[in-house]
Order: sequence, then C-alpha cells, then structure tokens
Amino acid sequence: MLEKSYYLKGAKELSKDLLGKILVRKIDGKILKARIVETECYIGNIDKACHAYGGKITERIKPLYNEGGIAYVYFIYGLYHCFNIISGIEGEAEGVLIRAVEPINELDFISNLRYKKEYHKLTNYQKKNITNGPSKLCMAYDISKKENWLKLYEGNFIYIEEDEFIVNKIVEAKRIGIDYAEEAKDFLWRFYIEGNNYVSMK
DNA sequence: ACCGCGATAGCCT
DNA sequence: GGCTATCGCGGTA
Repeated sequence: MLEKSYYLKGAKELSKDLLGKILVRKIDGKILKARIVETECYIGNIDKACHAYGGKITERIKPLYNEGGIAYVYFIYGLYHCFNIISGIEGEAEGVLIRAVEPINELDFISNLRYKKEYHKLTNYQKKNITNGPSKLCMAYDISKKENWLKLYEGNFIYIEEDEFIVNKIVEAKRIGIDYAEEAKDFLWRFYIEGNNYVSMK
C-alpha cells in the first residue's frame, strides 16, 4: 500500500505517477484490483476547469483543499460519479481524476456490478466499455459519495499499491469535457498509457 | 467506428 | 433556473 507521503506532491506529478499503479477496492470480503491507465490533473490556483478555481470553497468541494491522500467523489449529470485522489498540501486545491482502469481480477464480480451479468456473457462492446471512463469505473467498483473523504493511506475500502509493472510511454493530451474552461481547456493535463485498450479517448 | 442527443439530480447564483 | 470533470442508445456507414 502506498503511504500518505506519496500523495503530498503536486497533482500533475501525481497524475503521471499513478499510471500503472493498482487501484485496490475491498468490498464484500473481496479484494478487487485494477491497473490505472488514464488520469487527469486539476489545480485550483490556475485552472478554470477545476471545481475550486479562484479559491472558491463550497461544501461539495471541501475535500479538494485537504491534504493529499483522500478520495474526492462527486455526483455528475444527475446520474454518475467521478472518483478523484487529492494531492498536495492542506490548503492547495489539487487533485487527480481517475479516468480509466484495466481490470486485473474478479471480472465476474465487477461485471455484475456494472451490467448485472457474468463476464463471459458480456458482448465485446460491453467488455471494452467495462471501465474505460471515469463514471464507468465508479459503477464497476461501486464507488459513490459514501467513499468521499476516505483516507486511502489507511488501507480500508480503497487504496493504491504498486507492483513490478513498467509504464513504457505516457501520452499527454487535452482533458475531456471542459470546453467552457477557456485557455485551460487546451492544457495537456490528461495522461494515459500509450496503446492501452482501456483508455477512454485516444 | 463515429456522430448526435436525451437522461437526470445535486449544486450554486 | 442554469449549469455539469458522462454514458448509452439509435442512427448512419
């Protein structure tokens, strides 16, 4: 399990560091694992796409200002959730959106959460789409507001670990779904593992 | 494979 | 009242 100190760096650095790491989800006595393959960073001070741009503080976005290593989960479009990992020091509103993961184990279990079917009964389209988006992975790993504020360094329910996996090449691209964010929409703050099949958009 | 569009509710002015 | 860090469907190819 990665320690608290791991998360205290800036969001951009953490976004790249997290690629290739394993997202671990404990639920119902199971230990679900998935490789992180796509992330985005958000930095309140300079980023019009960040919920906390310009020092804004509301109840919903308070986790962003926390010290690194906690979860920030918010509800979006009236239907979905997005899972972020907060980075940096207390008072700096920075975080990393986890955009896509590649499942490693327990495929039937996550398939049932996502589609109410066993994995081998999925269409190829469903297999490709099982976790290749920020809200899709929240469905597959049952992440919602109840995980908001969770401390990842305490190792309950959600944490990050690493293994021998090596990331060959990281692609830097524009972020998704933030057209309103003026100059910030062109920042190359989306990162993904080149060639990975679970990346949401190439 | 790609495009357009509707769904839906919490959040904030 | 007007958004939104998305997804899935149905249409067209």
